[in-house]
Amino acid sequence: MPATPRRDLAAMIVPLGRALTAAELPLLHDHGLTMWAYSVLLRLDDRPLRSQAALAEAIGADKTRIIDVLADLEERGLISRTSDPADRRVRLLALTPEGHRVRTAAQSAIQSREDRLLARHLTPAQRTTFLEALATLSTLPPDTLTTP
Amino acid sequence: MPATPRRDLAAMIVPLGRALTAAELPLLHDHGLTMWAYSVLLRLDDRPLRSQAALAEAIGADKTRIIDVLADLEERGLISRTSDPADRRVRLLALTPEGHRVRTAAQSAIQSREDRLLARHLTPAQRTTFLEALATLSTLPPDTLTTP
DNA sequence: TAGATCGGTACGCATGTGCTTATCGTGTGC
DNA sequence: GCACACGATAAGCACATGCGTACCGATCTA
Repeated sequence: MPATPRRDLAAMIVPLGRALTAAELPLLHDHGLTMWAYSVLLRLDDRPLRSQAALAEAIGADKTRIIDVLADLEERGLISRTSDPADRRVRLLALTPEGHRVRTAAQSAIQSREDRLLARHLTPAQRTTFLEALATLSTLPPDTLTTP
Repeated sequence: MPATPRRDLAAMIVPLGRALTAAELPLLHDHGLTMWAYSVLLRLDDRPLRSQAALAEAIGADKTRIIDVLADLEERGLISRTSDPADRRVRLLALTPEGHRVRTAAQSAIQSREDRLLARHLTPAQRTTFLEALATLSTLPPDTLTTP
């Protein structure tokens, strides 16, 4: 039985992810965002969040480390951080209109570039299926990958 | 024009890569390999390499940091490191038969798990197209992504 | 009411990695 | 033949990140 002829999934995906991330960085900085700040804006766009620890967990960050990021975003008026009246220990996190505007602008720039990339190298059918499959795989519960 | 409804490519790919990597780690350790050691074995399988700096660059590692990895692999008989007779400054790097055996065993374990994952969550057609597109994108020259 | 718990914050430690410099043996060009 | 360039190696600095601890204020519970 010959060795499998294809490269490992991770060996293809991880460098691709790195390259895409590297390509994103200048676009983010154009909008005054770091990667962590952008992650925060993306996450809060879905819906406001109760508690910063939940946010950290959702974006895979360290809860003691996003504090500065949140403080900075709040200072710049991109997010609001208010104490929950029901339990004043927790902070309610939400995008401000300005935060929403910045997030949309940054994401448009990024996705435009991505769309151009895909259009240039994949057929429309490939592109559709690829995005479909990617969406499927990237939304699997974490333990699906680690325990089978 | 509404905001694009899909997630960023990088936002899907990077966490997926992380998850796949995390799932690989225990398998690698079963074969006595670290991720860096495995990267080395994979790269050397293609063809032997002249110079360690070239290897480091090929696998995206720091050239001053793979030295210990290579020394360990050599000590365990998985790779050979000989001085090039034509230029004794450079080291010729190659897999030993034992190194090839270990590499094959580790990769089989990893790809079996990957195949099971894909089979479970994608249709055969999706799977084929996905791997095709992934192979295409992951072999693009680096500047294709960073400069368009 | 007192003690336990919880979210947020700050701080220190360890680690992994990149980047720089220095050294040594080897090669090459003047 | 000699100065310089180059590959491999070692050692140090810098930074980002993860992890643990400690503290504070607010809340819950016995």
